Amino acid sequence: MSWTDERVETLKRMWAEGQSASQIAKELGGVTRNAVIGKVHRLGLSNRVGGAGGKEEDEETPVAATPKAAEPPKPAAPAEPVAAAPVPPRPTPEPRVAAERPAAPAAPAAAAAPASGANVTPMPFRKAIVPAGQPLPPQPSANEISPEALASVREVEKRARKLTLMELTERTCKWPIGDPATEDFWFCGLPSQAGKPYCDAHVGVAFQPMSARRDRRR
DNA sequence: CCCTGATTCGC
DNA sequence: GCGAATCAGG
Repeated sequence: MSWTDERVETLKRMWAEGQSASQIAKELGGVTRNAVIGKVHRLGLSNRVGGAGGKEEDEETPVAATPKAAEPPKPAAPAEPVAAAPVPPRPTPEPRVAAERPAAPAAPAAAAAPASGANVTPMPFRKAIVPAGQPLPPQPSANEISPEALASVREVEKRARKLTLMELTERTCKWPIGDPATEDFWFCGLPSQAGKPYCDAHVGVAFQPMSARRDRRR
């Protein structure tokens, strides 16, 4: 396999989307992740911004540093985009998907099924069907989850790989997103932590230590 | 062990 | 230019 224009385009696109080298390699086929990484470097598009996969850190590494683009008129930039309002409505930044609804015979689906215009489902559905062996559709419901965790989840769900049931593996996050009764349903799919069924962000909201409620004595 | 990207270096 | 092997890390 050689790096045709088309393949390079795919590489650039996926890399920009934050896909990992191995995911890209898998998509392209015929190459290993090493090949992808090597190409990425040769293309000079090394460090990305939207860090996903593997080392995600909640810090905006000032990696920007484009050797040009000086910024004269910029007094201060103290704006903190993270951890603020509980649920700021966000227009889906990725205009992809959403345009593939078969012939849904009058689907009122008012409550759920936002996907194309509203923010993505904030919580997994109660009826969510989870792969055998992995029950527990988490219900943080009345629980109090830290704003950080929620923010993290929303962030992650925007970047979900949107896998189908069959695409899940031992190491992909199995957190359901959307309404299983509609087409707007998929699984997070991001790398899950060893042994756990969910990715870091979802583990954060899935396994609550029964926080607020003080445990009774025993 | 699973995974991530970064680098090296023979081809 | 390419990418396997290796390195460094979570």
